[in-house]
Amino acid sequence: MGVLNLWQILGPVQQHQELSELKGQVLAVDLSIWVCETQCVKQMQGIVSKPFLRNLFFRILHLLQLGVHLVFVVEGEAPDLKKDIMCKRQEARFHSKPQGFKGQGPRGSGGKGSRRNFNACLRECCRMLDCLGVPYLHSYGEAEALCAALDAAGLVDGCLTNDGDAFLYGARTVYRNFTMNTKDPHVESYSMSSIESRLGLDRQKMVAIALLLGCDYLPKGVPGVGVDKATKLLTTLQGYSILDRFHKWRQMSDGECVDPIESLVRKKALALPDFPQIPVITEFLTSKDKCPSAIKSWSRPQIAELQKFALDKMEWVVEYTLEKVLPLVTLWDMTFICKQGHSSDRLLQPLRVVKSRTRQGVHCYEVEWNKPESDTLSPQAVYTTIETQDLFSKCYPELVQEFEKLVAAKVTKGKSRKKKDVEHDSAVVKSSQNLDEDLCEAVGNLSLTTDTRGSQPSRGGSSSLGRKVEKERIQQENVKLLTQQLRDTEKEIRYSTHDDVKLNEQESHTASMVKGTASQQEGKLKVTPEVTVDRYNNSKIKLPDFTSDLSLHTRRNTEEHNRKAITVDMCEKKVQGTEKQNRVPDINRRSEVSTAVMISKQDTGVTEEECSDDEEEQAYIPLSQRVQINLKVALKKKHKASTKAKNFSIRSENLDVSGLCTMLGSVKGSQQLPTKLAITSTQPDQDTEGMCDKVEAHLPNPVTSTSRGVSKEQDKDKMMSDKSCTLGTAQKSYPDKTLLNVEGVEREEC
DNA sequence: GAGCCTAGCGTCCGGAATTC
DNA sequence: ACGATGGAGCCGCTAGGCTC
DNA sequence: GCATCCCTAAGCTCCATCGT
DNA sequence: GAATTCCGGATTAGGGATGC
Repeated sequence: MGVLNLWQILGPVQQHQELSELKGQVLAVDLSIWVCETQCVKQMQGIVSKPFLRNLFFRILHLLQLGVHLVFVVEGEAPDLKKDIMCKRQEARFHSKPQGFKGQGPRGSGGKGSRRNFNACLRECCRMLDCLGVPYLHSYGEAEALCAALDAAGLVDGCLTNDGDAFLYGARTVYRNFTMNTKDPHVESYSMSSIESRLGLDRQKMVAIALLLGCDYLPKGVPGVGVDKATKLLTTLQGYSILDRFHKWRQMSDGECVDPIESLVRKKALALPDFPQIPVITEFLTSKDKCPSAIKSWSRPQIAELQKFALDKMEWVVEYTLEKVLPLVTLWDMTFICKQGHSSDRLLQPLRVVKSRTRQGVHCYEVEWNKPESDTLSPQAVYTTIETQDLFSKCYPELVQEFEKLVAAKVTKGKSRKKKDVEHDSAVVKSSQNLDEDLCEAVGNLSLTTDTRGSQPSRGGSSSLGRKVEKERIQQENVKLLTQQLRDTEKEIRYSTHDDVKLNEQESHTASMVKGTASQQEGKLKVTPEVTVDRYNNSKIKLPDFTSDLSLHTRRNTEEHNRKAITVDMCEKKVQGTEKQNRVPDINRRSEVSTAVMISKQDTGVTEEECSDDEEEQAYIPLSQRVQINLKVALKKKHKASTKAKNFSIRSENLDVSGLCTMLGSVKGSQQLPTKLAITSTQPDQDTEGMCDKVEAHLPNPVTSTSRGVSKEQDKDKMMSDKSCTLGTAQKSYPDKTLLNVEGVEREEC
């Protein structure tokens, strides 16, 4: 229970702290609190034989894996002052326990019977701690008193207890309401320094609060004095030694009170014959525990012992126990290697890295370990665990190297096959190399460009402000430059299209339209590195008959690569806890790596040449995500008189220049010019208005395109002008209007 | 309270809400 | 023989219901 | 056979199959 | 006020059903 309403008073200084933030800290844990907490869970009562052991095990497992060092404190004999309240508490603790519960004492007996059972629970916990190698101490009296003493002595960084008494016993930091809830694993933390600075309360004042409001030793406190009166009194008596003042109250006259509130509380307090209760004050301010000179460190978990214990007490099969404890053992072993700088025979020996994995954004390895000969219980031939790459690489660099080599060999194998093709292809010539260079340049540009959506600059300290501003300036200039280049390119393509290609009326109807030229979003930076091959006659890329007079414009949006790097970056920062303002980016939101391809008609005398792959390795940008570019080509088919749209899908693994050429090559059989050519990508068009105008100028029908970022009202207006919505959307909103096809093909009236 | 098991999702974008 | 394609299996994460 | 409408999915990787 | 997260809506392609 602790001090009545103390947590309410301390509420303003409460801090919500994720468990991961406790990494590296040494915490003194009040074991009794955890045991009591679990015993009260109704769902387990009568079903689970030793719920406290189960939860204790998982809590320890979790905290140790987070890198939190633990020392448990087991309570000893309760102070005489507390006997009464303890009887009541024990009664409440075991009151609702149904029959059949193994740890149940004589119901309603209170006192010794329940206490004995509780102590038995604590002893079982200690056995488990022994198996896990986690240190523990026995306190003389209250566990929180020893926790506080350890904290005060600087042997631990905080006390993990729900009991506010810890502060009265001298604790500097208290963590309470520990939860491993998957959605929000956290503790609430309170530090004495913020209590002193923000609330003006010190240890003595908190003892005073205990006397006034009530605590374990004085359940009722001073009748008629609540939180309000108590805090007002403390404010009034700011500057006085509050406990001394309480002592003086009996000798003082009412007129000596500094304030009516003091007078009121004094009257009520003096109604109690023993106020201020000296034994209570002494209990809080005088430590009976003797602190050790140092805290024992975590020892290596004993697998076999734990397996036996878990089987005996919790009925866990040995395989299950092993599976649970193994990560702890490997963690201990690797920590040992890091500390000592060498391995040892008694540690587990890793066999190999199976694969790399990602767990909660942390890069890991799946590792196979040699099963020690001593393990005669587990049926499996090897142990398998998931280890963080960071730690494992430090301890076993040679195995990591071996693994990386294997991975690299796999990649090379794939590449070499590609390279072989290139060598085989005698038509690899200059323009392809030009393209390679362009691609390389584009890749190089990535470091200077950014997508603010995925990587909004952090609010770093003032030292990074200048760099940040400068970086933004460069980014903005990049945007301007690249946008201008893009526009110029677009202009060039468009003009060449209409100048050089003779189309009949039908063909004009279905002339090329290109979507997906987004490059800038108002108010936000969005830079897309681009590679252009704008003169086919300089290129050696093979295009099929109908595309023989096309120029090729390729842009790659590799923001995904940037974003991944940023995500890792941010995660690291978060772990370090240096950038509290920086939240981890939404790692679930995966951006699409997209490639926009623009093809326009251009007058060239093209000879047929084989399309080539990129010789330079860098020119081949493997894209890890599937992207579909749909090349819709309506062409007069060889065997069919009618026109038909044909979709070509390119998957990311093939998404290089070669792949594109092959794709185009797949319609090589066609002898006819296409009547319609439209290439779309998933890249949204942010500047559709201008494009629509340009295309529309050459088409009899208005062209629709997609526009984002407009309000519904604006959208309606746009719909009315058939310019900025998709057909489907517009149809839904205006079923009675005549609408035109998105791609310039006339549609029936709806 | 915490873990286990199973099933299901996996596009992007913009604006509102939240947090700092 | 090689590349494109489709599909099965897997991965990482989340949520909900159930179990320990 | 083709156009239209409506509904749904939207991850990656490896491998077998098929077509060229 | 800026950064970040969340959620609803939009987009696109593709497949199936339906009708002409």
